[in-house]
Amino acid sequence: MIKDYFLNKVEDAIEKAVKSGKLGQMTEYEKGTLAVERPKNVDFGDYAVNVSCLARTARIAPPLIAQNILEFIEKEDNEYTVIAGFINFKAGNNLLCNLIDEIIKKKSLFGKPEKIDKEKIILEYVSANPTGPFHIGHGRWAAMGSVLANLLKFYGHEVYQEFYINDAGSQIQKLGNSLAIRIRQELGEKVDFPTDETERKNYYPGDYLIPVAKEFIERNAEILKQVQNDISLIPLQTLCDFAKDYEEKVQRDLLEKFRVHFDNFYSELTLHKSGKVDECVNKLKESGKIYKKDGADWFKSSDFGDDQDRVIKKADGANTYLTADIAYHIDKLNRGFDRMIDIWGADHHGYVARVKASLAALGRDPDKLEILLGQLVNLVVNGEEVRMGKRKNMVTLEDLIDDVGVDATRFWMTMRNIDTTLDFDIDLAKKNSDENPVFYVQYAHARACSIIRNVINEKIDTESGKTVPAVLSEAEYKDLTENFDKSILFGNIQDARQLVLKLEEYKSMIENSAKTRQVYTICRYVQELASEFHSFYNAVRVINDDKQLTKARLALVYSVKTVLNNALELLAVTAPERM
RNA sequence: GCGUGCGUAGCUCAGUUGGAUAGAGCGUUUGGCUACGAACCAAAAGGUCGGGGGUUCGAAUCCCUCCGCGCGUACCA
Repeated sequence: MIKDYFLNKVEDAIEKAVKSGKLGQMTEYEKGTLAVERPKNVDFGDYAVNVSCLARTARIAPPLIAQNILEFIEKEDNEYTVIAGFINFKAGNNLLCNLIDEIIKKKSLFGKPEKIDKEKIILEYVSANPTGPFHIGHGRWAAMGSVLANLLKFYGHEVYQEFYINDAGSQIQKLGNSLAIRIRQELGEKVDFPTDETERKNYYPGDYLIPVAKEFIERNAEILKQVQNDISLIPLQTLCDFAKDYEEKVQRDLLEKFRVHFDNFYSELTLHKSGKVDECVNKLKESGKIYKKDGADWFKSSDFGDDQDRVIKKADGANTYLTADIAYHIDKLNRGFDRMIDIWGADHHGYVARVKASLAALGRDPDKLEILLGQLVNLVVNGEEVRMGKRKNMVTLEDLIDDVGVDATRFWMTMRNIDTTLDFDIDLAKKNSDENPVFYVQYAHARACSIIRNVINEKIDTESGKTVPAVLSEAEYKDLTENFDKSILFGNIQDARQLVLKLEEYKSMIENSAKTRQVYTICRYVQELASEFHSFYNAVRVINDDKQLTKARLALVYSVKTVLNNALELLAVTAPERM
C-alpha cells in the first residue's frame, strides 16, 4: 500500500535520525507509534504523518522534529513537505502507475491481503422462527450477514454460514393451532381467531396461513374424508409439521432470491433429540452451576458476568430457549470453529451476557463468540415512519423486494452503520434517480463499460454510413495489461490523481471493514469511487486524438470498472454493463 | 430505576488509536450537453457537533453530569 510505503520511509528515517542524535533526547523509536492519515485539505498532499506526539520524549518543538526526520528520507520521485508537526507526502507517478498495473494484473483479487491470521469462522444470522414470512427487519440481517460472509472470505478467512431454525418451542404449537383454524375456515366452517387480546396471542392470525390451509386440504383429501372434515381428529403434530415445512420452504426460497446462501440450516429440534442439550445441562450440574428455586432449575450466570441468574429448566420441566442456545454454541465450538460470529437484533441484547456466561461456565473462551447487535429497521412510507410489529402495517421482506428490487433492497439494508436504526424509505429506494445511491454507483460502472466498448468496437458513422475502425485494436487493448508508461495521465490533471488514490483506498477499506465487521463502509466506498470517476470523466476526454493518452486513460477506466465490480460483488449487487 | 444504542447542516448520515479550515448525499440557488451515456458534472448558501462542566498544547472524539429518543429488562422464542 502506498501509505505503508510512506510510513516505512518515515519510520526508517526516524531510526536514522535517532542514531544521529537529531531527535533530541529520544534514544529509541518503536515502530507503530505513528499512523498515516489522509489530510482533509488536498493541498497538503495525499498522506500525512503527525509527529507531534514525539515531542514529549524528544523535548524539541514538533516542526523541528519533522524537519530533522525529513533530512533522512530518500525522496525518489515523491514529494515531501513539512508544515508544523506534519510530514506531508505526495505520491509520485511511479507509485500511482504501479497501482493501476496492480489492479489490471490482479483483477478480482485486487485488495486481497497476502497474509492474514486466518480463522475458521461460523457466521450465524437471520435464524428466524419457521412460523411465517420474513419481515423487513430480517432483511437487514440477511443482507449484512451475507455481505460480511463475502467480505471475510475475500479477506482470507474460512467462513461457514449457518441459519439456526427455532423449530422446537411453543411457537410451533401456536402455528399448528392457527393452521387448524384456517383449514376449518377453508372447509366452510364459521370460526375465527379469538378476539380477546390475551388469547389471541396464542395464534398467528396473519393471512399467510390461508394458502397453507388450501394446500393442506388439497394434499390430504383422503385423510379429511376419513375424519369427515373434523380437524380435531387430526393429530396437532401433523398440522404443526405441515405448516413448519411449508414456511421453511418459503423462507429458503426467499433467501435464494435475495442472494443469501447458507451452508447449513441447523434445526433446534435435532439438537434436543441428539441429547446435546441434556449433556450441557448435566455438565453444568456437575460443576455446581445449577440450583433449584421455585421448582425451576437456575443457572448461576451471575458468577460469570451476567447481572442475574437465569432459568434453564422451567417448573413444568421444559427447557428454556437459553438452554438450547447454550448447547448450540458449544456444538459450534465442538465442530472445530475458531470463532463464532452471531448477528442479532438489538431486541436480544439482554441475551449476550447469559450466553457468554454459559460458555465461561463450561470452560470455554467467551471471547470466541462475537455478537453483532443490529439496531432495528423502520419503514418509511410517504415520508412517515411505520412502526414495526403492528400487524396490519406488516410489510414482508418479499413485498419489499418485489417492490424495490433485490439490488436496491440489499444496498439500502447494508449502507448504514449497524449501530443506527435504519430508516428504509420505500419511495426513495424505488426511484431510479439521483436520490438513489444504488443507481448512481451502477451508472458509473455502466458508463465505464460503455467507454471501453466505444474504444474497442468498430462503429458505423451515422452520416456516411461507413464503418469506422475501432480506436484501439484488440492487440492494443490487451496491451493495457503490459507495463507501458501511464505517467502522462498525471500531467496537470488533479482528477486522475484523486481517482487513483481512491482506488488505492480500496485496500485499506477492505482491511478496515473486515476487521471491524462494519460492512456499510463498502457502500460508502463505492459511492465515493463512483463520484471520483464521474468527476474524472467530466474533466477529461478518455477517447482523444492522442493514442498513447487514450490508452493510459483507458487503463484507468478499466481499473475503476474492475474495482467497482469487485466491490459490488461483495455486496451481491449487480454491476450492469448497460442500463 | 437498571442495561444498551443513538443525538453532528432543512432531511438521511460519515467522521478510522484525541490533531491542520467539522465532511458527503439529498433538498435549495446558480452554471454546464452539435464530443466518449446529463441516471452526470461544477459552484454557492447552510453548523453553539443535544446542554453544562472537566482532562490538555489540542476534544465531535476521553471522563462526569443533565436532557431527549429507540430497544431490552420473562419459568416467550
